[in-house]
Amino acid sequence: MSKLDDIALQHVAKYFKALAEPMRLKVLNALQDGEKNVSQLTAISGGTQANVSKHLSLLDQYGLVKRESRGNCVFYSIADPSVFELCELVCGQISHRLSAHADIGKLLKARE
Amino acid sequence: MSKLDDIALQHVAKYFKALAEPMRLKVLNALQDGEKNVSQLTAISGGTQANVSKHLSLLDQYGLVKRESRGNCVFYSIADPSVFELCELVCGQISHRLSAHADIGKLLKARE
DNA sequence: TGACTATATAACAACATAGTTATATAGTGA
DNA sequence: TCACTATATAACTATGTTGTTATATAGTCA
Repeated sequence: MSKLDDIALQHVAKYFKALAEPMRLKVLNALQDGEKNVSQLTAISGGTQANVSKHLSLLDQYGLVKRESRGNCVFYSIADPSVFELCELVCGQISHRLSAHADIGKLLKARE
Repeated sequence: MSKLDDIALQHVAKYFKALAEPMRLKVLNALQDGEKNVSQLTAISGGTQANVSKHLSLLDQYGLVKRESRGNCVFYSIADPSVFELCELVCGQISHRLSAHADIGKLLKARE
């Protein structure tokens, strides 16, 4: 059991790790209202094409997005919308934690 | 808006990052049935005392566990049980993704 | 106080990751 | 085929992270 559980934990940890990057979250967020190609995602995210492409590749590898070539472009879309439930849960926890302290503004500034 | 959103994304990413470690997930899992002190968590997780202590410190810093010194020991407990909802959601997505492929066993072996 | 137990931390090595620039690959249309 | 656009990848740097060992800190009990 412990061996299998370790493997399961590794999978779960990897999944969380895929979500543990602001740029990737931004990309996923941009995909929330439908598929977009790499150029669009590059523009929206403000990153470089190479970097966005790398993140998309990782998200695809972890099964978070779907990839579809059409003509000259590659369109990405959310593979499983329940990923946004995760984000909402986390946002809820964070805002709860922040409001537990008195001054949200200060904490937002003291990010990191 | 984009500036604030970036800060929010950083917070969310940090939260996910706290969960993106097998050892930390193991510790959280061990706390699911109640508080435990560092020695107990060290024994359960199979890690070294120093390493477990460091992970606990990080989990505490991110607000995932609560810390309480009692006598000679320090007891940790889950700060917000909804963290397990996150894990269950992720487990569901992973098992769904695994079963999408035919051979779960192979994928489990080809972890990483 | 002194010996003991429990926890935290510092310093370090090994490794992973994000982002950059430059380049490769592949589709399109003349 | 050639020029062009879109995407992916390689090589690299800088930075962050994990785990280790050794040590510091603090509580307990004789």
